[in-house]
Amino acid sequence: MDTRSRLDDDPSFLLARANAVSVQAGNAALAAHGLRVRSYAVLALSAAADAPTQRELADHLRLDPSQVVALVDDLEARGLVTREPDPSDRRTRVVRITRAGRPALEAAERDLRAAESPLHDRLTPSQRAALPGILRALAFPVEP
Amino acid sequence: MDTRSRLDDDPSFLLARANAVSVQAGNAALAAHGLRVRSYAVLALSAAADAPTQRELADHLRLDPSQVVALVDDLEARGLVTREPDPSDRRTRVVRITRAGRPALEAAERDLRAAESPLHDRLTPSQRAALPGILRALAFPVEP
DNA sequence: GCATTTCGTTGAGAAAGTCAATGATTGAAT
DNA sequence: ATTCAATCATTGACTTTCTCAACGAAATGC
Repeated sequence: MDTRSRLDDDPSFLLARANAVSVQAGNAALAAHGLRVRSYAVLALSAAADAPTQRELADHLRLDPSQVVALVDDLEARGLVTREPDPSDRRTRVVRITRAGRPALEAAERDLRAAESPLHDRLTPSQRAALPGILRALAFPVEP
Repeated sequence: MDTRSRLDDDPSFLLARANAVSVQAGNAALAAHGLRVRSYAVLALSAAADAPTQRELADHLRLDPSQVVALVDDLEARGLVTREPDPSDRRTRVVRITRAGRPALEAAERDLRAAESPLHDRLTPSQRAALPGILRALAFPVEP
């Protein structure tokens, strides 16, 4: 019969396990900054030139809007982001990184990259080059 | 500044989002079989020629042993797998798929593949060929 | 104007992840 | 041989994450 499990050839299973490895390493690296991969992602997106609304954060991170509320609550309470009213649409709240949030983001980013690189070092250069394109196709199935 | 977020170039974020897409599609496809991606993975591994112990399931799926207990409890209650004693080590319990479990696994596998294929169809042939090797390197950082 | 939709928020519950402790059993070290 | 430490499955508690329904405020469509 099959001595090796078919599951080991299933991209979805491999994807899930690779993500579990990545998330665990990421959370460990971010713990020193009081962040997790989720809150880090929100903080990173809020640093964009055109700051996102909570709805845009939810869509981009594939989170429920109620999850974004909790994440922004936490970051706002720590002074890392602000909720700004949008003059053009008073329903929405724009989440923007604060002056204090920037250095926190950069420090977290450094530690995060340091934790990720040993994982990616196991890839060949061509694999490393192909990875982002592949993942983008899988992560955004219907054109963001 | 950067009009496009740096997060969109972060393989870890893309991995997380791609996994979220995959898990959601997988769970939707498996719902008709009363399974989720987790329980499906346990069922699939228990179909191997040499049935795994619960510890081996936990290691392979990167789950806490207590999670495996609950998953096997459920599958066993539904008659899809059995817990067999291992004569060579009476501490361990070997999880083996049952005669009733096999057709259930195969039916679930068909629906799961059908749900995954449209996602993978977005990849070029060379990307599709490269994906398993890349994910294996990321999913098993220290040689399974 | 009026109905419908969207946004953020609250709240509740299911699913998943994490950790400590325990009894039974094994393997190792004398 | 007998103790000692380690392993396995299990239970239980706790946190985090996911999912869904409802609601007030505001925008959009007609």
